Amino acid sequence: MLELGILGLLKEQPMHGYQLSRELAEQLGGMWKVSYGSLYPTLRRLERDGAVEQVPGDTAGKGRRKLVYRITPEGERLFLRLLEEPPQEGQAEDARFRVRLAFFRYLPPETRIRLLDRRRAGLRERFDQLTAATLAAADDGDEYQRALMEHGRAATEADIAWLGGLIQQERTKYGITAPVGERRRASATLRRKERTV
Amino acid sequence: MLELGILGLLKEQPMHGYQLSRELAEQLGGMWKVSYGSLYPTLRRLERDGAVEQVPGDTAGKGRRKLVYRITPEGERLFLRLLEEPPQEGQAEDARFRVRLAFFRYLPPETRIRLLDRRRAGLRERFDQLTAATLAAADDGDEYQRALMEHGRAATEADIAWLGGLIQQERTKYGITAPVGERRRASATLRRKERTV
DNA sequence: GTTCGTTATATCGCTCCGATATATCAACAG
DNA sequence: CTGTTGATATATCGGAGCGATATAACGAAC
Repeated sequence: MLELGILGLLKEQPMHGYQLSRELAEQLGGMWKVSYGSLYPTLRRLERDGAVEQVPGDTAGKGRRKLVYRITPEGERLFLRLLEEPPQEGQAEDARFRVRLAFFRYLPPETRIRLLDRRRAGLRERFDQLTAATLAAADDGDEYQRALMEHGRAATEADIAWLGGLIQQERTKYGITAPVGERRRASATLRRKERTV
Repeated sequence: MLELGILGLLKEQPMHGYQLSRELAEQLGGMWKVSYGSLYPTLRRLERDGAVEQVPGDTAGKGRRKLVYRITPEGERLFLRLLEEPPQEGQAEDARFRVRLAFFRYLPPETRIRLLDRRRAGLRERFDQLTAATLAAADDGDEYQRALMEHGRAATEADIAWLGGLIQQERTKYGITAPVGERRRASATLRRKERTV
């Protein structure tokens, strides 16, 4: 994930580590502050793999040493690969998707829609799971467990709706029609919930 | 965090590792699926530190081996310490707080309110930061960066309101009056946002 | 009876974090 | 002029958690 962020920034202009950490925090609205303990080793790794290289810069003798890196053609390929990489279940994916979104401009509209859709499908699964958990906790959970589930459920629902808006916006802008299977999908569990609660 | 979850479950009844992983996923509504690569080493660590111990159980010769653990008095103390531990900035705290909530019933109402309040203060800081980032992105960010900020901002706002509800509920239930400083707090950045947008 | 899914423990390599160390430089105070 | 502070900049350490994988015992289904 950090590789994606670094490459995405270097795609715009060469930078050094410290600058990368600030830019990353800014692009993500402060939702992710990269640790130096991740950043510098990752830069090394990317350099080792030929995805970035140091700019031979004029650092000779001058001021404070700065190791400026730039992306290589190999790095460009890696960047696109990471951007489309299949999601990997779990809460790590939430952060990953945010980083992806920050660099969505580098993808063609069809791919963007595909990724948004894939993400939405994942959230719908989580929503169903949370709905089941909410119903289960209604019986034997305590007050805070119920609050936890219901809040998670509401937040996930909001995320799904948000993605729907982004998809719609993308489609109208590029005149792409929705696939036939795409009508207002309601999960079995959701329907049950709406009926019983 | 995993330590907290394990101890919280063992507080109710002795369990073995596999059972812990299922229970944890269930109590958190599937929002957190514990990896075995974390679980078993953590159990070992807790045992080494004297926070849990194996139940000498009747596993002798019988069926499939199960290593059943129970919490010790030392573990009980650790549990309460972890439950109140100061938050540590960053997205890891989101998950931590969820785990804490799942075991909030073990805390007295005043402490619960204090922790909820502390969490809300942290989210308000993030909200201010996101508001600033939103304004900055309105100028030079692309479409998706703006969407990212605004969504993060909305989600954080919803979380803050949710916490407010929980605090209110706790106060009315136990008849605790709100401190004097506690009126509808609006941050400087929020007020600016409301005026200009 | 064998194959498959679930239960159960364990380990490996990896990513990332938080704390910390160590410099350089600018700005400002005394 | 000197000293201190704060921002810039790179680096490393130990630890937490993950995902994949190995292993094995058991139940049930075929």
